Amino acid sequence: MATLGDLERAVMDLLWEHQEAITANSLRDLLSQRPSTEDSTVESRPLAVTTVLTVLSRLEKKGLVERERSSRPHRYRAVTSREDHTAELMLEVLGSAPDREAVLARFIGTVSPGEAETLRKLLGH
Amino acid sequence: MATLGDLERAVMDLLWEHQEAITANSLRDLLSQRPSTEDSTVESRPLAVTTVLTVLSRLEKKGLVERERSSRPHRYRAVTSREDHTAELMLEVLGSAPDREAVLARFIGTVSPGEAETLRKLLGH
DNA sequence: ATAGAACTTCTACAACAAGTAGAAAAGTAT
DNA sequence: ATACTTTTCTACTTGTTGTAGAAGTTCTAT
Repeated sequence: MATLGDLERAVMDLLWEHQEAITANSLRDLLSQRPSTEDSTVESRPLAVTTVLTVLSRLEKKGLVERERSSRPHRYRAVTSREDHTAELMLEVLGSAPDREAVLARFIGTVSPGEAETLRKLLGH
Repeated sequence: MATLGDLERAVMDLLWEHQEAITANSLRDLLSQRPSTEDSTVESRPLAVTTVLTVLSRLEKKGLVERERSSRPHRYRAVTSREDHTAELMLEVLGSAPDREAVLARFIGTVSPGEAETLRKLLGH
């Protein structure tokens, strides 16, 4: 399902950081501060607003973003939190295969001790 | 990184089912039995072997497949097990964000009771 | 050793996703 | 009404994937 491109991802990251819905113009400004590829040598021209709007439309079509059409410069917000979205993606990757448990075993083996501790608590011993 | 197309995925699934390395021809045969979209009405022409070879080359480039160039019809095998691959993908999705624990919390909330039990055991006492 | 078969590599094209943005249309404010 | 802002439409470019023919290479059987 939802595999995001670099710009789409950058936009989602900004939306996730913002509790309130924000406009395409604000997003463009925020994006121009946040250099895409951490390449300090080049100061690239900021994106056109239409570019941001196109991306937002696509994200809306994908169900990741919704917009307030009521407020005049439309305002956009993420539909789900980053955590929920990531967790959903992980589930999607995990899938409904018969080897789910084996996958989980491998997965668990890689989390940090601190996280393992957290998980243990969450699972309620 | 590795987002696979439908055919690439189908090929990987077959390779994962096979312990031994197999040829492109065998794969083509297996693929023609396994209908891609479960659409029983249409009996589509089997793929050309070159198609399978192209896909295998791409999977090789992605590091998911390796081939025995020694045996004459080259034989292909998956580099990692499906479980390992899936677990890696999950980790990739989880990423190195600061909200990893929050994501894990959401994630854990969705696994089945049986799986939760398994996880509990895996995490130790 | 050689012709034909089998196999691999090269090249190519169509379809689609994603980055990018101008042109045109629609809404707003004075 | 008119100038300005915002949104939608349309479009081009690049990269990925499905698809496979053409060309090149390597066997194999005689």
